[in-house]
Amino acid sequence: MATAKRAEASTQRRRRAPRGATAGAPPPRRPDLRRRRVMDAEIACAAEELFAQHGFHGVSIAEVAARVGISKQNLLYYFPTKEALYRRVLDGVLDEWLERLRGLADPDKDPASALREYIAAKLRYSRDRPSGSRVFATEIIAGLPFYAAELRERVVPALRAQVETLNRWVAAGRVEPIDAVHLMFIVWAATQTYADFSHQMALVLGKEALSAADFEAAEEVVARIVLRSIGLEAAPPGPTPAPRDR
Amino acid sequence: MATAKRAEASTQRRRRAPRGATAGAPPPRRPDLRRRRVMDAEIACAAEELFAQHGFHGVSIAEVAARVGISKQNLLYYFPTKEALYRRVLDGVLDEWLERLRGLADPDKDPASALREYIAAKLRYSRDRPSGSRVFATEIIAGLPFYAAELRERVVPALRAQVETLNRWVAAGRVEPIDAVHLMFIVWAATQTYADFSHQMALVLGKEALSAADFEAAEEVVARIVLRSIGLEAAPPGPTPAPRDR
DNA sequence: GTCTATAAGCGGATAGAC
DNA sequence: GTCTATCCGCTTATAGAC
Repeated sequence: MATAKRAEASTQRRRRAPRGATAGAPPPRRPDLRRRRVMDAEIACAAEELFAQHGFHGVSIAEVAARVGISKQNLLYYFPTKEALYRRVLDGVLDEWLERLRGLADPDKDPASALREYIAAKLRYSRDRPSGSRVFATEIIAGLPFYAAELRERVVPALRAQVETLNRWVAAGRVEPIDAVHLMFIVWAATQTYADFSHQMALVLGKEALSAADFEAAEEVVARIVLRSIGLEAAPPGPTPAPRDR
Repeated sequence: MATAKRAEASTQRRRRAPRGATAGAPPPRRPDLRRRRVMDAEIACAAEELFAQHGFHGVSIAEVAARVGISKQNLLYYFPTKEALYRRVLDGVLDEWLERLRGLADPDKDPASALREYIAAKLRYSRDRPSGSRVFATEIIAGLPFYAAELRERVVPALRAQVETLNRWVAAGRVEPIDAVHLMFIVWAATQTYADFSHQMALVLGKEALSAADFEAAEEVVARIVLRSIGLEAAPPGPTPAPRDR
Protein backbone atom coordinates (compact mmCIF):
# COMPACT_ATOMS: atom_id res chain seq x y z
CA MET A 1 0.00 0.00 0.00
CA ALA A 2 1.54 3.18 1.25
CA THR A 3 2.35 5.44 -1.66
CA ALA A 4 1.24 3.25 -4.52
CA LYS A 5 -1.60 3.84 -6.93
CA ARG A 6 -2.49 7.24 -5.66
CA ALA A 7 -1.91 9.11 -8.90
CA GLU A 8 -4.02 6.94 -11.16
CA ALA A 9 -6.95 6.91 -8.83
CA SER A 10 -6.86 10.68 -8.43
CA THR A 11 -6.86 11.55 -12.11
CA GLN A 12 -9.91 9.47 -12.80
CA ARG A 13 -11.85 10.62 -9.82
CA ARG A 14 -14.25 13.42 -10.59
CA ARG A 15 -17.17 12.44 -12.75
CA ARG A 16 -17.21 9.04 -14.30
CA ALA A 17 -19.04 8.71 -17.62
CA PRO A 18 -22.38 10.52 -17.51
CA ARG A 19 -25.32 8.29 -16.86
CA GLY A 20 -28.36 9.23 -18.89
CA ALA A 21 -27.70 8.81 -22.57
CA THR A 22 -25.36 6.29 -24.17
CA ALA A 23 -25.02 3.54 -21.55
CA GLY A 24 -26.25 0.22 -22.86
CA ALA A 25 -26.58 -1.92 -19.73
CA PRO A 26 -27.86 0.15 -16.80
CA PRO A 27 -25.05 0.39 -14.22
CA PRO A 28 -25.67 -1.53 -10.98
CA ARG A 29 -27.56 0.69 -8.59
CA ARG A 30 -26.31 -0.78 -5.28
CA PRO A 31 -23.65 1.16 -3.38
CA ASP A 32 -20.40 0.87 -5.25
CA LEU A 33 -18.42 -1.37 -2.92
CA ARG A 34 -15.31 -1.45 -5.00
CA ARG A 35 -15.07 2.31 -5.13
CA ARG A 36 -15.71 2.42 -1.44
CA ARG A 37 -12.77 0.14 -0.75
CA VAL A 38 -10.47 2.05 -3.04
CA MET A 39 -11.39 5.39 -1.52
CA ASP A 40 -11.09 4.05 2.00
CA ALA A 41 -7.60 2.79 1.26
CA GLU A 42 -6.52 5.94 -0.46
CA ILE A 43 -7.74 8.17 2.34
CA ALA A 44 -6.18 5.95 4.98
CA CYS A 45 -2.90 6.01 3.12
CA ALA A 46 -2.82 9.80 3.03
CA ALA A 47 -3.87 9.97 6.65
CA GLU A 48 -1.13 7.58 7.71
CA GLU A 49 1.61 9.87 6.48
CA LEU A 50 0.05 12.96 7.98
CA PHE A 51 -0.63 11.34 11.36
CA ALA A 52 2.95 10.09 11.41
CA GLN A 53 4.27 13.60 10.91
CA HIS A 54 1.92 15.65 13.03
CA GLY A 55 0.17 13.29 15.41
CA PHE A 56 -3.55 12.74 15.73
CA HIS A 57 -4.35 16.23 16.95
CA GLY A 58 -1.92 17.89 14.56
CA VAL A 59 -3.86 16.84 11.48
CA SER A 60 -7.22 18.14 10.34
CA ILE A 61 -9.49 16.06 8.18
CA ALA A 62 -9.43 18.97 5.73
CA GLU A 63 -5.70 18.41 5.26
CA VAL A 64 -6.19 14.73 4.65
CA ALA A 65 -8.97 15.46 2.20
CA ALA A 66 -6.83 18.00 0.39
CA ARG A 67 -4.02 15.50 -0.02
CA VAL A 68 -6.42 13.00 -1.52
CA GLY A 69 -8.02 15.65 -3.69
CA ILE A 70 -11.52 15.54 -2.26
CA SER A 71 -13.52 17.86 -0.06
CA LYS A 72 -13.55 17.48 3.66
CA GLN A 73 -17.28 16.80 3.65
CA ASN A 74 -16.71 14.05 1.14
CA LEU A 75 -14.10 12.51 3.38
CA LEU A 76 -16.65 12.52 6.16
CA TYR A 77 -18.90 10.49 3.91
CA TYR A 78 -16.30 7.70 3.95
CA PHE A 79 -15.20 8.06 7.57
CA PRO A 80 -17.88 9.37 9.91
CA THR A 81 -15.36 10.75 12.39
CA LYS A 82 -11.72 11.63 12.55
CA GLU A 83 -11.23 8.96 15.18
CA ALA A 84 -12.67 6.31 12.86
CA LEU A 85 -10.12 7.29 10.25
CA TYR A 86 -7.33 7.11 12.80
CA ARG A 87 -8.38 3.66 13.93
CA ARG A 88 -8.59 2.53 10.36
CA VAL A 89 -4.99 3.65 9.85
CA LEU A 90 -3.85 1.70 12.89
CA ASP A 91 -5.84 -1.33 11.76
CA GLY A 92 -4.10 -1.25 8.41
CA VAL A 93 -0.68 -1.00 9.97
CA LEU A 94 -1.41 -3.82 12.34
CA ASP A 95 -2.88 -6.08 9.65
CA GLU A 96 0.20 -5.87 7.54
CA TRP A 97 2.52 -6.20 10.48
CA LEU A 98 0.85 -9.37 11.70
CA GLU A 99 0.73 -10.74 8.19
CA ARG A 100 4.41 -10.23 7.61
CA LEU A 101 5.49 -11.73 10.89
CA ARG A 102 3.13 -14.69 10.73
CA GLY A 103 4.93 -17.96 11.11
CA LEU A 104 8.28 -16.45 11.88
CA ALA A 105 9.82 -17.57 15.13
CA ASP A 106 8.34 -21.02 14.78
CA PRO A 107 9.65 -23.02 17.77
CA ASP A 108 10.49 -26.01 15.57
CA LYS A 109 12.79 -24.01 13.37
CA ASP A 110 16.48 -23.52 13.90
CA PRO A 111 16.69 -20.66 16.43
CA ALA A 112 19.47 -18.84 14.64
CA SER A 113 17.80 -18.65 11.26
CA ALA A 114 14.37 -18.04 12.76
CA LEU A 115 15.69 -15.05 14.68
CA ARG A 116 17.60 -13.82 11.67
CA GLU A 117 14.48 -13.95 9.54
CA TYR A 118 12.43 -12.25 12.20
CA ILE A 119 14.91 -9.40 12.53
CA ALA A 120 15.15 -9.05 8.77
CA ALA A 121 11.37 -8.94 8.42
CA LYS A 122 10.97 -6.32 11.12
CA LEU A 123 13.69 -4.17 9.59
CA ARG A 124 12.12 -4.52 6.17
CA TYR A 125 8.90 -3.33 7.68
CA SER A 126 10.62 -0.32 9.23
CA ARG A 127 12.08 0.47 5.86
CA ASP A 128 8.98 -0.09 3.74
CA ARG A 129 6.45 1.50 6.01
CA PRO A 130 8.04 4.00 8.35
CA SER A 131 4.89 6.10 8.57
CA GLY A 132 2.84 3.21 9.83
CA SER A 133 5.47 2.36 12.35
CA ARG A 134 5.57 5.95 13.55
CA VAL A 135 1.83 6.29 13.97
CA PHE A 136 1.86 3.14 16.02
CA ALA A 137 4.79 4.32 18.08
CA THR A 138 3.21 7.64 18.96
CA GLU A 139 0.01 5.89 19.94
CA ILE A 140 1.95 3.66 22.32
CA ILE A 141 4.04 6.51 23.69
CA ALA A 142 0.88 8.47 24.37
CA GLY A 143 -0.34 5.59 26.50
CA LEU A 144 -2.75 3.95 24.06
CA PRO A 145 -5.52 6.57 24.24
CA PHE A 146 -7.42 5.03 21.30
CA TYR A 147 -6.00 1.61 20.63
CA ALA A 148 -5.54 -0.08 23.98
CA ALA A 149 -8.15 -2.78 23.43
CA GLU A 150 -6.88 -3.75 20.00
CA LEU A 151 -3.31 -3.82 21.19
CA ARG A 152 -4.30 -6.05 24.05
CA GLU A 153 -6.22 -8.40 21.80
CA ARG A 154 -4.08 -8.59 18.73
CA VAL A 155 -0.57 -7.38 19.50
CA VAL A 156 0.13 -8.60 22.99
CA PRO A 157 -0.68 -12.24 22.17
CA ALA A 158 1.63 -12.11 19.18
CA LEU A 159 4.42 -10.66 21.27
CA ARG A 160 3.83 -13.17 24.02
CA ALA A 161 3.99 -16.00 21.50
CA GLN A 162 7.42 -14.85 20.44
CA VAL A 163 8.60 -14.71 24.01
CA GLU A 164 7.17 -18.17 24.54
CA THR A 165 9.05 -19.52 21.55
CA LEU A 166 12.27 -18.13 22.88
CA ASN A 167 11.58 -19.63 26.28
CA ARG A 168 11.01 -23.02 24.70
CA TRP A 169 14.34 -22.83 22.97
CA VAL A 170 15.94 -22.06 26.30
CA ALA A 171 14.13 -24.94 28.00
CA ALA A 172 15.23 -27.31 25.25
CA GLY A 173 18.80 -26.20 25.68
CA ARG A 174 18.99 -24.93 22.13
CA VAL A 175 20.05 -21.45 23.27
CA GLU A 176 21.70 -20.18 26.43
CA PRO A 177 19.37 -19.11 29.25
CA ILE A 178 18.27 -15.50 29.07
CA ASP A 179 15.42 -13.30 30.22
CA ALA A 180 13.33 -13.85 27.12
CA VAL A 181 10.90 -10.98 27.66
CA HIS A 182 13.61 -8.41 27.88
CA LEU A 183 15.53 -9.86 24.99
CA MET A 184 12.41 -9.50 22.88
CA PHE A 185 11.78 -5.97 24.15
CA ILE A 186 15.22 -5.12 22.88
CA VAL A 187 14.72 -6.81 19.53
CA TRP A 188 11.50 -4.86 18.99
CA ALA A 189 13.17 -1.62 20.00
CA ALA A 190 16.26 -2.19 17.91
CA THR A 191 14.27 -2.87 14.77
CA GLN A 192 11.53 -0.32 15.35
CA THR A 193 14.06 2.43 15.92
CA TYR A 194 15.11 2.28 12.27
CA ALA A 195 11.70 3.64 11.36
CA ASP A 196 10.92 5.88 14.29
CA PHE A 197 14.28 7.53 14.84
CA SER A 198 15.59 7.51 11.30
CA HIS A 199 15.54 11.31 11.23
CA GLN A 200 17.96 11.46 14.12
CA MET A 201 20.07 8.71 12.61
CA ALA A 202 20.30 10.57 9.33
CA LEU A 203 21.48 13.63 11.21
CA VAL A 204 24.15 11.63 13.01
CA LEU A 205 25.28 10.04 9.77
CA GLY A 206 25.25 13.40 8.03
CA LYS A 207 22.96 12.33 5.23
CA GLU A 208 19.46 13.07 4.04
CA ALA A 209 17.98 9.66 4.71
CA LEU A 210 18.99 6.12 5.51
CA SER A 211 20.16 4.07 2.54
CA ALA A 212 19.85 0.43 1.63
CA ALA A 213 23.39 -0.11 2.89
CA ASP A 214 22.42 1.34 6.26
CA PHE A 215 19.64 -1.17 6.58
CA GLU A 216 21.98 -4.01 5.62
CA ALA A 217 24.45 -2.88 8.24
CA ALA A 218 21.64 -2.59 10.76
CA GLU A 219 20.50 -6.11 10.05
CA GLU A 220 23.98 -7.47 10.48
CA VAL A 221 24.59 -5.70 13.77
CA VAL A 222 21.20 -6.45 15.29
CA ALA A 223 21.47 -10.11 14.33
CA ARG A 224 25.00 -10.37 15.67
CA ILE A 225 24.06 -8.76 18.94
CA VAL A 226 21.03 -10.92 19.51
CA LEU A 227 22.51 -14.23 18.41
CA ARG A 228 25.71 -13.84 20.33
CA SER A 229 23.85 -12.95 23.46
CA ILE A 230 22.39 -16.44 23.53
CA GLY A 231 25.52 -18.20 22.35
CA LEU A 232 24.43 -18.82 18.81
CA GLU A 233 27.02 -17.40 16.51
CA ALA A 234 30.53 -16.04 16.75
CA ALA A 235 30.63 -13.54 13.92
CA PRO A 236 29.34 -13.12 10.37
CA PRO A 237 31.50 -14.54 7.53
CA GLY A 238 33.35 -11.37 6.53
CA PRO A 239 34.52 -9.15 9.42
CA THR A 240 32.97 -5.99 7.91
CA PRO A 241 31.59 -6.23 4.37
CA ALA A 242 32.47 -3.16 2.33
CA PRO A 243 29.74 -0.54 2.63
CA ARG A 244 28.33 0.41 -0.75
CA ASP A 245 27.33 4.03 -0.42
CA ARG A 246 27.38 5.95 2.89
CA MET B 1 12.68 18.23 38.81
CA ALA B 2 9.63 16.54 37.43
CA THR B 3 7.01 16.19 40.13
CA ALA B 4 8.83 17.78 43.04
CA LYS B 5 7.91 20.96 44.86
CA ARG B 6 4.68 21.53 43.07
CA ALA B 7 2.42 21.40 46.07
CA GLU B 8 4.22 23.88 48.26
CA ALA B 9 4.52 26.43 45.48
CA SER B 10 0.84 26.12 44.64
CA THR B 11 -0.51 26.66 48.12
CA GLN B 12 1.40 29.88 48.57
CA ARG B 13 0.59 31.27 45.20
CA ARG B 14 -2.31 33.67 45.23
CA ARG B 15 -1.66 36.93 46.98
CA ARG B 16 1.46 37.30 49.00
CA ALA B 17 1.31 39.65 52.02
CA PRO B 18 -0.50 42.91 51.20
CA ARG B 19 1.80 45.78 50.42
CA GLY B 20 0.54 49.08 51.76
CA ALA B 21 0.50 49.08 55.54
CA THR B 22 2.68 47.04 57.85
CA ALA B 23 5.79 46.28 55.79
CA GLY B 24 8.91 47.73 57.41
CA ALA B 25 11.49 47.54 54.64
CA PRO B 26 9.89 48.27 51.25
CA PRO B 27 10.01 45.07 49.17
CA PRO B 28 12.41 45.21 46.19
CA ARG B 29 10.57 46.66 43.20
CA ARG B 30 12.54 44.96 40.40
CA PRO B 31 10.91 42.03 38.62
CA ASP B 32 10.91 39.07 40.94
CA LEU B 33 13.47 36.85 39.25
CA ARG B 34 13.22 34.06 41.76
CA ARG B 35 9.48 33.77 41.34
CA ARG B 36 9.92 33.89 37.60
CA ARG B 37 12.27 30.93 37.68
CA VAL B 38 10.05 28.93 39.98
CA MET B 39 6.97 29.55 37.88
CA ASP B 40 8.81 28.80 34.65
CA ALA B 41 9.95 25.49 36.05
CA GLU B 42 6.57 24.59 37.44
CA ILE B 43 4.79 25.37 34.20
CA ALA B 44 7.36 23.49 32.16
CA CYS B 45 7.02 20.50 34.44
CA ALA B 46 3.26 20.35 34.00
CA ALA B 47 3.62 20.90 30.27
CA GLU B 48 6.14 18.07 29.99
CA GLU B 49 3.69 15.51 31.24
CA LEU B 50 0.86 16.77 29.10
CA PHE B 51 2.94 16.99 25.94
CA ALA B 52 4.19 13.47 26.57
CA GLN B 53 0.65 12.17 26.77
CA HIS B 54 -1.07 14.16 24.05
CA GLY B 55 1.60 15.61 21.82
CA PHE B 56 2.19 19.24 21.03
CA HIS B 57 -1.11 19.78 19.22
CA GLY B 58 -3.06 17.67 21.67
CA VAL B 59 -2.48 20.04 24.56
CA SER B 60 -3.97 23.49 25.02
CA ILE B 61 -2.23 26.11 27.06
CA ALA B 62 -5.43 26.34 29.06
CA GLU B 63 -4.95 22.72 30.16
CA VAL B 64 -1.38 23.37 31.20
CA ALA B 65 -2.46 26.45 33.11
CA ALA B 66 -5.24 24.53 34.82
CA ARG B 67 -2.82 21.86 35.98
CA VAL B 68 -0.56 24.51 37.48
CA GLY B 69 -3.51 26.34 38.98
CA ILE B 70 -3.20 29.61 37.09
CA SER B 71 -5.17 31.22 34.30
CA LYS B 72 -4.27 30.76 30.70
CA GLN B 73 -3.56 34.47 30.33
CA ASN B 74 -1.22 34.29 33.25
CA LEU B 75 0.63 31.41 31.67
CA LEU B 76 1.03 33.55 28.58
CA TYR B 77 2.72 36.13 30.76
CA TYR B 78 5.48 33.61 31.47
CA PHE B 79 5.64 32.02 28.04
CA PRO B 80 4.67 34.33 25.20
CA THR B 81 3.66 31.46 22.92
CA LYS B 82 2.84 27.82 23.16
CA GLU B 83 5.86 27.02 21.03
CA ALA B 84 8.14 28.82 23.47
CA LEU B 85 6.78 26.63 26.24
CA TYR B 86 7.33 23.52 24.18
CA ARG B 87 10.93 24.46 23.41
CA ARG B 88 11.51 25.18 27.04
CA VAL B 89 10.34 21.67 27.89
CA LEU B 90 12.71 20.15 25.36
CA ASP B 91 15.54 22.33 26.61
CA GLY B 92 15.00 21.08 30.12
CA VAL B 93 14.95 17.47 29.04
CA LEU B 94 18.09 17.91 27.02
CA ASP B 95 19.94 19.78 29.76
CA GLU B 96 19.44 17.02 32.24
CA TRP B 97 20.17 14.31 29.72
CA LEU B 98 23.50 15.85 28.74
CA GLU B 99 24.35 16.49 32.35
CA ARG B 100 23.76 12.91 33.38
CA LEU B 101 25.70 11.42 30.51
CA ARG B 102 28.60 13.81 30.74
CA GLY B 103 31.91 12.05 31.08
CA LEU B 104 30.51 8.59 30.60
CA ALA B 105 32.05 6.62 27.78
CA ASP B 106 35.44 8.17 28.40
CA PRO B 107 37.83 6.47 25.93
CA ASP B 108 40.49 6.00 28.60
CA LYS B 109 38.19 3.99 30.80
CA ASP B 110 37.78 0.26 30.73
CA PRO B 111 35.31 -0.34 27.87
CA ALA B 112 33.23 -2.88 29.75
CA SER B 113 32.59 -0.76 32.81
CA ALA B 114 32.21 2.43 30.78
CA LEU B 115 29.51 0.82 28.67
CA ARG B 116 27.86 -0.68 31.71
CA GLU B 117 27.70 2.70 33.38
CA TYR B 118 26.40 4.33 30.25
CA ILE B 119 23.62 1.80 29.89
CA ALA B 120 22.74 2.07 33.55
CA ALA B 121 22.59 5.86 33.35
CA LYS B 122 20.38 5.84 30.28
CA LEU B 123 18.02 3.33 31.86
CA ARG B 124 17.90 5.36 35.05
CA TYR B 125 16.92 8.34 32.95
CA SER B 126 14.17 6.35 31.26
CA ARG B 127 12.90 5.39 34.65
CA ASP B 128 13.18 8.75 36.39
CA ARG B 129 11.92 10.91 33.58
CA PRO B 130 9.79 8.97 31.17
CA SER B 131 7.74 12.02 30.21
CA GLY B 132 10.77 13.93 29.08
CA SER B 133 11.97 10.99 27.10
CA ARG B 134 8.59 10.66 25.44
CA VAL B 135 8.31 14.29 24.46
CA PHE B 136 11.72 14.04 22.89
CA ALA B 137 10.84 10.83 21.11
CA THR B 138 7.67 12.22 19.57
CA GLU B 139 9.55 15.28 18.40
CA ILE B 140 12.09 13.06 16.65
CA ILE B 141 9.45 10.75 15.21
CA ALA B 142 7.61 13.75 13.82
CA GLY B 143 10.76 14.71 11.97
CA LEU B 144 12.06 17.46 14.25
CA PRO B 145 9.49 20.13 13.32
CA PHE B 146 10.62 22.44 16.13
CA TYR B 147 13.90 21.20 17.48
CA ALA B 148 16.04 20.32 14.48
CA ALA B 149 18.65 23.00 15.04
CA GLU B 150 19.12 22.26 18.72
CA LEU B 151 19.35 18.55 18.08
CA ARG B 152 21.97 19.17 15.45
CA GLU B 153 24.00 21.43 17.70
CA ARG B 154 23.73 19.72 21.05
CA VAL B 155 22.64 16.12 20.61
CA VAL B 156 24.34 14.96 17.45
CA PRO B 157 27.82 15.94 18.66
CA ALA B 158 27.26 14.06 21.90
CA LEU B 159 26.10 10.98 20.04
CA ARG B 160 29.00 11.23 17.61
CA ALA B 161 31.44 11.45 20.49
CA GLN B 162 30.13 8.18 21.86
CA VAL B 163 30.51 6.53 18.49
CA GLU B 164 34.01 7.93 18.25
CA THR B 165 34.93 6.50 21.63
CA LEU B 166 33.72 3.10 20.58
CA ASN B 167 35.69 3.34 17.37
CA ARG B 168 38.83 4.17 19.29
CA TRP B 169 38.38 1.10 21.44
CA VAL B 170 38.07 -0.94 18.27
CA ALA B 171 41.17 0.66 16.77
CA ALA B 172 43.14 -0.02 19.94
CA GLY B 173 42.07 -3.64 19.86
CA ARG B 174 40.31 -3.35 23.19
CA VAL B 175 37.04 -4.60 21.73
CA GLU B 176 36.20 -6.68 18.68
CA PRO B 177 35.55 -4.81 15.45
CA ILE B 178 31.95 -3.73 14.95
CA ASP B 179 29.96 -1.10 13.14
CA ALA B 180 30.06 1.40 15.97
CA VAL B 181 27.31 3.70 14.72
CA HIS B 182 24.78 0.94 14.52
CA LEU B 183 25.81 -0.54 17.81
CA MET B 184 25.17 2.83 19.41
CA PHE B 185 21.85 3.23 17.58
CA ILE B 186 20.82 -0.01 19.18
CA VAL B 187 22.02 0.98 22.62
CA TRP B 188 20.03 4.20 22.45
CA ALA B 189 16.96 2.37 21.23
CA ALA B 190 17.21 -0.41 23.79
CA THR B 191 17.47 2.02 26.69
CA GLN B 192 15.03 4.62 25.37
CA THR B 193 12.37 1.99 24.80
CA TYR B 194 12.01 1.45 28.53
CA ALA B 195 10.56 4.93 28.77
CA ASP B 196 8.74 5.27 25.47
CA PHE B 197 7.18 1.84 25.19
CA SER B 198 6.69 1.03 28.83
CA HIS B 199 2.92 1.03 28.38
CA GLN B 200 3.15 -1.77 25.86
CA MET B 201 5.66 -3.62 28.03
CA ALA B 202 3.38 -3.42 31.00
CA LEU B 203 0.59 -4.90 28.90
CA VAL B 204 2.83 -7.75 27.79
CA LEU B 205 3.95 -8.39 31.34
CA GLY B 206 0.38 -8.18 32.57
CA LYS B 207 1.07 -5.50 35.17
CA GLU B 208 0.17 -1.89 35.73
CA ALA B 209 3.64 -0.45 35.32
CA LEU B 210 7.26 -1.50 35.18
CA SER B 211 8.86 -2.23 38.55
CA ALA B 212 12.34 -1.74 39.89
CA ALA B 213 13.04 -5.40 39.22
CA ASP B 214 12.07 -4.94 35.58
CA PHE B 215 14.61 -2.19 35.24
CA GLU B 216 17.28 -4.33 36.88
CA ALA B 217 16.53 -7.15 34.49
CA ALA B 218 16.60 -4.73 31.60
CA GLU B 219 19.98 -3.44 32.63
CA GLU B 220 21.37 -6.92 32.87
CA VAL B 221 20.08 -8.02 29.49
CA VAL B 222 21.05 -4.86 27.65
CA ALA B 223 24.54 -4.94 29.12
CA ARG B 224 24.96 -8.60 28.35
CA ILE B 225 23.83 -8.17 24.78
CA VAL B 226 26.07 -5.22 24.10
CA LEU B 227 29.17 -6.47 25.85
CA ARG B 228 29.04 -9.91 24.36
CA SER B 229 28.61 -8.52 20.89
CA ILE B 230 32.08 -7.03 21.10
CA GLY B 231 33.66 -9.94 22.94
CA LEU B 232 33.77 -8.38 26.37
CA GLU B 233 32.00 -10.64 28.78
CA ALA B 234 30.70 -14.19 28.87
CA ALA B 235 27.83 -13.97 31.31
CA PRO B 236 26.88 -12.22 34.53
CA PRO B 237 27.85 -13.95 37.82
CA GLY B 238 24.58 -15.66 38.61
CA PRO B 239 22.71 -17.27 35.68
CA THR B 240 19.42 -15.55 36.50
CA PRO B 241 19.22 -13.65 39.79
CA ALA B 242 15.91 -14.25 41.54
CA PRO B 243 13.36 -11.61 40.49
CA ARG B 244 11.98 -9.71 43.44
CA ASP B 245 8.43 -8.84 42.50
CA ARG B 246 6.90 -9.49 39.07
C1' DG C 1 -21.54 10.44 -4.06
C1' DT C 2 -20.54 15.03 -4.02
C1' DC C 3 -21.67 19.66 -3.29
C1' DT C 4 -22.96 24.32 -0.52
C1' DA C 5 -23.97 26.20 3.73
C1' DT C 6 -23.67 26.47 8.37
C1' DA C 7 -23.79 25.23 13.12
C1' DA C 8 -21.27 25.40 17.49
C1' DG C 9 -17.19 25.35 19.91
C1' DC C 10 -12.37 25.67 21.06
C1' DG C 11 -7.78 27.32 19.93
C1' DG C 12 -3.99 30.82 20.61
C1' DA C 13 -3.18 35.32 21.40
C1' DT C 14 -3.95 40.51 22.61
C1' DA C 15 -5.61 44.85 25.20
C1' DG C 16 -6.07 47.13 29.08
C1' DA C 17 -7.74 47.66 34.02
C1' DC C 18 -6.11 46.90 38.66
C1' DG D 1 1.76 39.81 38.12
C1' DT D 2 -2.81 38.75 37.67
C1' DC D 3 -7.39 39.54 36.11
C1' DT D 4 -11.53 40.47 32.74
C1' DA D 5 -12.92 40.83 28.25
C1' DT D 6 -12.53 39.91 23.63
C1' DC D 7 -10.92 39.01 18.75
C1' DC D 8 -10.63 35.90 15.14
C1' DG D 9 -9.45 31.81 12.83
C1' DC D 10 -9.85 27.04 12.51
C1' DT D 11 -11.98 22.68 14.01
C1' DT D 12 -15.27 18.71 13.70
C1' DA D 13 -19.52 17.60 12.32
C1' DT D 14 -24.40 18.10 10.39
C1' DA D 15 -28.34 19.39 7.07
C1' DG D 16 -30.02 19.31 2.89
C1' DA D 17 -29.85 20.32 -2.27
C1' DC D 18 -28.47 18.13 -6.62
